[in-house]
Amino acid sequence: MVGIDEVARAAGVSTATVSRALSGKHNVSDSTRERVQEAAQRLGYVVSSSASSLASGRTRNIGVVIPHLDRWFFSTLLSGIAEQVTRAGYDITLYNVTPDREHRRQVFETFLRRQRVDGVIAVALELGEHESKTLLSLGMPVIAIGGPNELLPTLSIDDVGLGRLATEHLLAMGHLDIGHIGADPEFDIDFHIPSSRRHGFELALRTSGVEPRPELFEPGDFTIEGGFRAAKQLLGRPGASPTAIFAASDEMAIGAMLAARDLGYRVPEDLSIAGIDGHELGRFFDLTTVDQFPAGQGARAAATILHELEQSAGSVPDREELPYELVVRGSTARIGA
Amino acid sequence: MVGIDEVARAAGVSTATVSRALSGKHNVSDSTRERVQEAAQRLGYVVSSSASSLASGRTRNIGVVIPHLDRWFFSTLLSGIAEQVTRAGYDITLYNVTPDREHRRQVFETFLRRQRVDGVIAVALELGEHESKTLLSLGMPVIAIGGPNELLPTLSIDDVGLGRLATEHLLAMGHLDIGHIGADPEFDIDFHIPSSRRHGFELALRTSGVEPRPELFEPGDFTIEGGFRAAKQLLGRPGASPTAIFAASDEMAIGAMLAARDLGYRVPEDLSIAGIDGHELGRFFDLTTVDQFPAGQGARAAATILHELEQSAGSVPDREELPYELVVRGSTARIGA
DNA sequence: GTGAAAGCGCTAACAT
DNA sequence: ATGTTAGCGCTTTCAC
Repeated sequence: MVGIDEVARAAGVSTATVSRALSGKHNVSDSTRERVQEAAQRLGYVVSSSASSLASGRTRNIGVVIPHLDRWFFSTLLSGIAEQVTRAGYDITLYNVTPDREHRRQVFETFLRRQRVDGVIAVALELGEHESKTLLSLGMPVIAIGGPNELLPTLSIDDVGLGRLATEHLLAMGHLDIGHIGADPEFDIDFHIPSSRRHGFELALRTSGVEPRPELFEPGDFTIEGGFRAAKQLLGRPGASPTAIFAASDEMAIGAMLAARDLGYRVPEDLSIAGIDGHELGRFFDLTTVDQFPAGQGARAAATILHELEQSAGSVPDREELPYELVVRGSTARIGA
Repeated sequence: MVGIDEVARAAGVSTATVSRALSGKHNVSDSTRERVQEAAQRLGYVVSSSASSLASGRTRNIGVVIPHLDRWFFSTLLSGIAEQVTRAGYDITLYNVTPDREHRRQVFETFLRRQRVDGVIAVALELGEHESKTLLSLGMPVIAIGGPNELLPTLSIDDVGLGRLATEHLLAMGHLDIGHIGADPEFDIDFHIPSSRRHGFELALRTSGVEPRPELFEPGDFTIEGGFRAAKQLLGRPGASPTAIFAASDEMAIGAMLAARDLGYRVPEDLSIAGIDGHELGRFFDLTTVDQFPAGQGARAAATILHELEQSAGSVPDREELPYELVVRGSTARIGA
């Protein structure tokens, strides 16, 4: 492994100058810089990140704490983060927290504190007070995407608003008997997003003078299969007979579309269906949805963290709201259309 | 940030002993180790990874080079890697290579050479000779998952065999007019897996004395939507009339099922459909597939790398074959059934 | 603009 | 079993 002194020797300068030249500092003459770069290039020199980090205190590495890697929403979001971060020449270190409490504790208490990263993005994690404080005490920029968090700078999405918007769309189409496929209460212990969406749903209904009916709710697990099962329950239940279904995720909405078709419902003639997310399959299934731009969420979080990192000055990031947008496609229509 | 000497002072030992005690070396008495651990715990001490790496030459970090994060196959595989690696107390650093050649070059020439990782897993990358040699010259364990590679230790899957197995299943069901949805030749420039599958398909056909017909092939882009479009083409083409379709991925196979249904075909009565991958949706769509256990591929690669890392001795990993398995479900049946 | 030299916070020989 | 000490390969004052 060729080191900095070899480059220094080759370029006829000191190691200090090599360091400055290569890291783009300004106190280097153009000619020297060129000579150094040429030498480094020729020798195949690349700085050792551990040595550089130890000396400088900066790692050029962002930690991403994420609960799932194999779900569309999360991997899309991660993809958005990766693109930004990479573009800035930073690496990403992944901390995949699982339901295993002990492992999760380790991530917060040990892994993140090893000084391996300059900043942390915590994705869609319901962070307890203790965990939030641990993150804060890291002494580095931290940003949480998702659920509201009193303690941390947050990029949050208005899940109540998301649920309300989808529901208002259905109401505007004349639907009054609207079914909802949402979170299993059990699922919700550690993850409040779904119940916020349900809350938005009920809010919209009540605002229109419609009382939510318990028999029009069915829990699902946020997969296509779960949506399929939930929709069959909902549609099959005597006395329920919704004219529209709002599912708390696009994957469940797609499952619901397939279930409806299976049962002989035409979508949207007999049944309107709307989801939430902006899933890539939504276009294919012609699904009306409220897009929350997951890749954009990741990109934005990354940009924010990177900005703080470059600012050396402790900027004030705080709470920002993420955008969302109703995308009306063919799965919803006026009642009786 | 509390350092090792603070812990040493608190525990009344030298820093060397703290280092040994905390990293589980054997030359420490139980009582000392306990005292050290207690002190570290109490002071909230966590070793600095850069300092530790610089001194020891080990980072406890695995680099994963991967072309997509937001495709099911890749994120599932990554998930498999993450689980193993995390369990062993290693971190993962992600290198998401994009089609951008310049960026890709950077990953190989710079990022991976920064000594940030102890080993590298390269996922489903068609690595050129130069890139392969760069990886080799890193002086650390490297393993490639996917396409065969002459130069690198590889966990490879027999894509020809995969294609043949799926096709043989259809042949065994009595089908002779089998359509194939495979890779766009353009897609294939940098990624030979799909054409290997096609090769297996044609091999199986010829072995059974059936000559492949060009009009029974249609390219697809490995998405549900792409499979849908391809199947419509295939099924609509005058004179083609396949009784079965083999798609080179489950996502395309699912698209094909939806297309078939759309066109009024009953699956499997009028048309059998088989895919490849073992996609999670396969169960839901009752799709016959050749499962290649992507999460298992990741786990196995990770285990191999970790094993080499612990072995200090330069073991001989080399070429290993990954398992695959035909999973017969409801989307295929005997012809005329 | 450039160089000398003092660390950054650990680990690993080598002693004891 | 434990302590002493010399680095690991850089970055960053501080001089010039």
